[in-house]
Amino acid sequence: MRWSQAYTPTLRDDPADAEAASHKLLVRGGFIRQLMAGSYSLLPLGRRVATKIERIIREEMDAIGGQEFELPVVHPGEVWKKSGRWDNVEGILVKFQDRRGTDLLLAITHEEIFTLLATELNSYRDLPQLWYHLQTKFRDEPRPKSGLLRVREFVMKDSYSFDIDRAGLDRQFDLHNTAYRRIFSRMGLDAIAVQASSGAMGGSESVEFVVPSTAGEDDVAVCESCGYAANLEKAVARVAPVADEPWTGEPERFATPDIRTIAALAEAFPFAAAERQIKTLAYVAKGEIILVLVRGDHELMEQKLIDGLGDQDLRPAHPDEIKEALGALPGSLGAVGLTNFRIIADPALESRTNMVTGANEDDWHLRGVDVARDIAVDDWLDVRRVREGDSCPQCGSALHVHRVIEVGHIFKLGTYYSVPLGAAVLDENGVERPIEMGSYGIGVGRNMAAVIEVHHDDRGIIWPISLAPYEVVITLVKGTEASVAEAGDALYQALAERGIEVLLDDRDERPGVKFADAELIGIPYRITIGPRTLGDGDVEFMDRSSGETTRVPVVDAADHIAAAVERAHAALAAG
RNA sequence: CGGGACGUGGCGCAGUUUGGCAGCGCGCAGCGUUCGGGACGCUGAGGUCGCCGGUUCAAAUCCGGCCGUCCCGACCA
Repeated sequence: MRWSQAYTPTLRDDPADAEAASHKLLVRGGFIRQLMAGSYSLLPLGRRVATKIERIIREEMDAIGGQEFELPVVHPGEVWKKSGRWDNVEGILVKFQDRRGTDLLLAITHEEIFTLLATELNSYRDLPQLWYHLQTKFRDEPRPKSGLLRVREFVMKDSYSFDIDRAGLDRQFDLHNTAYRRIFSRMGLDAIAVQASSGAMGGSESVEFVVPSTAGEDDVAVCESCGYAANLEKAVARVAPVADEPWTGEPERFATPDIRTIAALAEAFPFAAAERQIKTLAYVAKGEIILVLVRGDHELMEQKLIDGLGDQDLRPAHPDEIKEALGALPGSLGAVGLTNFRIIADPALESRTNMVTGANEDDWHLRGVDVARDIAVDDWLDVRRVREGDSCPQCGSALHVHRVIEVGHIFKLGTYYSVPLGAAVLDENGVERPIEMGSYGIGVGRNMAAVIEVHHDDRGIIWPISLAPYEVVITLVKGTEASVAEAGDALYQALAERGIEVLLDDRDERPGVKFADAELIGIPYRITIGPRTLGDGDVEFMDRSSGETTRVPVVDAADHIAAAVERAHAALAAG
């Protein structure tokens, strides 16, 4: 492609409100333009990158036996009513009606429709199956973030596995695990697999693939000794025991005027160090107030509570609800002696004695609380948010907490969808059994952004060769001189014949502009052809990632470049 | 959903407090000088000031409503 004919609208100014590096560079480099909140047009450069991501995904899905489909984006509401998601999925699901008044929706994923197709499977002999497609999803996210990291409309590869039993599902899950590792590796991402919460998808087990980046929105805990890794929504840790001071007798009330926080209480009373306090949180689940107890210096991880209760419908109680139910406002709450509320407690409180907690009367607290004796705990549930430096649950080493971008997620769904939608087959004994399903997703645009977050510098994007919109750019300096133009054309032809994707920068621009643009859009290799070296029969060869420049004789240039491109591809393919 | 900001040529913004000719930078077009790291001069094109209504002799500016976008707190590829 001649650059003079390519549409590459690079910008000099940074886009407004661009806190993510990938967003800034994708916009400035002419890869994407925003249409509305959380919705972006892909420009030619962006489309080329997306195509390459999709190609890698297809190759790796096909390699584990995947078969590509293409399912619609608009679905009948009826099928989603059968699966339950028409009513269960709140907010992000866009529902509407056609002219006949039929309920329709925009797909947020495609479990229902793939499962519907799977109802045509009749025999265990038809299994296993692995089906996938690359298709648009629309999720009406309340707050899309700038850039491709978090949008409302996006293309995702989603695949679905169908097996006769758990063992088959486990096998397909493992196959995806390896395929995903290869996909990320080929895109130049060092993704790590972590245990995750299944959230609203249903199903039993899920693994997230994440890439460390400050632009991310998730946190994971990782143990470098034994390899334990989990999203903080799921992670657990060993909590060191606390030696309690002795206390005999009943809890004792003491006045704590205007003290509303754990920290203030700890500061005011030497016996009320944060780890000796019980933090009492009030939530509303299914319309009922429940109390959640964690150690004073610990934080509640809401998702762990949701998963533990098996109830998506959970929210913090409002102050007026709390006042009415408990007789006090947050800051003076406690669970001592209460039996009319469900009480959930974190195991870090188990068998603790001589604790401090609120007295359910504003400005009063209790000391000398014995958890086992004084609090009627209904359920012990690990709901504590893991912190940097906590002890690994497996080996006891220090856990590290990292901010990450979630680039892929794989779920074991089991029969969550196959049962309500009637996808079942006869087994070898002629007994009908629901199909065991898994679902597996990778977002194309989010991965594009994640790659940039990891691979950029102050000049722009540094694409891995596998994703670069072009592999090589030939920059003509003084392209009006016949010798330069001819050398450029000849090299362009030679590279094209070797199957290399080349952009020939024949624009009538000053060299500085051309260099800056090539670096901004991140083309891995640049050949500079100009009078300065052409007189000696040389061109310059520059590696975008290292910045190294070498002189190469014109006659060897095509071979030299082709070899470098091939080496770069091979290095990524090898992982 | 709760809270906060913004909306003015293609892009980034000033002007709004105190109503009075719609401006700046980048980009764009023409001419000239330049030309190996984002050049310079001259000339020029381009705007229903988000939308609707109100106040006023006069509204980008004041008032009301609506829409949109962004940011901070709970969800996901």
